[in-house]
Amino acid sequence: MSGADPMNVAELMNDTEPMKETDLIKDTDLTNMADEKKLVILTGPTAVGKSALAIALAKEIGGEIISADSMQVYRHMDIGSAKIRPEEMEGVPHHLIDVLEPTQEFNVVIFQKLAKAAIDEIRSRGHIPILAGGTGFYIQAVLYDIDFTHNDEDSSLRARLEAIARTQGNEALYERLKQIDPESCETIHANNVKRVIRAIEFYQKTGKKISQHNREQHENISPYRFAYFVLNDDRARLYAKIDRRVDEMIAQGLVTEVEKLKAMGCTRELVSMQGLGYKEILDYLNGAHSLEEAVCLIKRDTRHFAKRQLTWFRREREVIWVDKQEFDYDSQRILDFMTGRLRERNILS
RNA sequence: GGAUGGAUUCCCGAGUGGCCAAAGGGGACAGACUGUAAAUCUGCUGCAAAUUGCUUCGGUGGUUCGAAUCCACCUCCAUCCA
Repeated sequence: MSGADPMNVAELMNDTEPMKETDLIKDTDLTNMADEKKLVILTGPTAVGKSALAIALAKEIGGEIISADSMQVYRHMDIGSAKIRPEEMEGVPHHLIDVLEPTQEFNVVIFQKLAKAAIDEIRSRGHIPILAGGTGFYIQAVLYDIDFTHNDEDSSLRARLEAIARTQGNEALYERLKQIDPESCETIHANNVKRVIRAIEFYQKTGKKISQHNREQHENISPYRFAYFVLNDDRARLYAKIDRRVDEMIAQGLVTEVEKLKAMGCTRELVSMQGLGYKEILDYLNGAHSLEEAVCLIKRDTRHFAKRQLTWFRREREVIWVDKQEFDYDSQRILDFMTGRLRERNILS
């Protein structure tokens, strides 16, 4: 059932080789940063047109693309994840696409590890890495080299905590967190069970409070000389584009794609099957609702997702907004603007 | 032409005399997020200002101290009978 060479995730997880000290820049002398690693980030809400722009940019600056996308890593998930087809890549190398089977787990930690490896590889070729994709959390993890303190997955602990929330209520679980890390309770809502569990789990596993850990990590200085572009468009236009794209996905055979995944044994519990378009079609195939309803849900949820992405990017430091309407939707003008910024930052000479 | 049911804030929908700017849901908008992130969660939604004022519940007019709620007529919609 699985492919010939499914990546061994466990191996990845156990690769705990500590970060080299030289990876950290002391940020003392800006003129002394010739050695600093270059990184271009291109992100934006879903369906704005990141992929095509990333390729154009890569060709212009001699770059290679690292996908920062939580769904395009999976093989057999092409239509619903709006994955770029090989023939569309125009010879630009793409990394972190099609590297996992849908049954495999994926998360920020794995992504960070793979992305860092790809960055080094691209750099060794003398090319510029372009981190392109819509998963803001993943981008942040790489850009600020967030330390995800190693701790074993303990599904029994999670299951236990989940059971408490289920049987005794969210507040009961929340009380436990209050006991060990009251500061976290100020930012985590009691109903956000997933995050309450993670906070408790973090404390159990590391003996540290996650609130403190987060505060420390928030002060990280990026080890990269970077430019963080966020491509954006008028909201109404973006939403219309999303709706249209979902219709296209259906026309291209999204249902068949999900049927195949289902036949492969994919169920809703998998990380991969939580992707937009996949969970809804899976529900449709399981008789939860009609195809028409599924399509409406995908459209709505994708719009919601785009909004959440925008909220995320607004909060990020040092982003360069690229509003398509300000460039009259002229991709050459957008490219010129971007390369100009890259020169300003000495990423491009 | 007749009979009945209905018209509620962006949408669906509750409300049948004061406790109603009006339940609930959806959408829209805003936010959180540091190992599930295309996930998970939160806030807000008539208008303007400190606890207040103003305009809303198809339209007009009435009853009443007081109406989304009662009455009359009108308009539109649905179903049924001609």
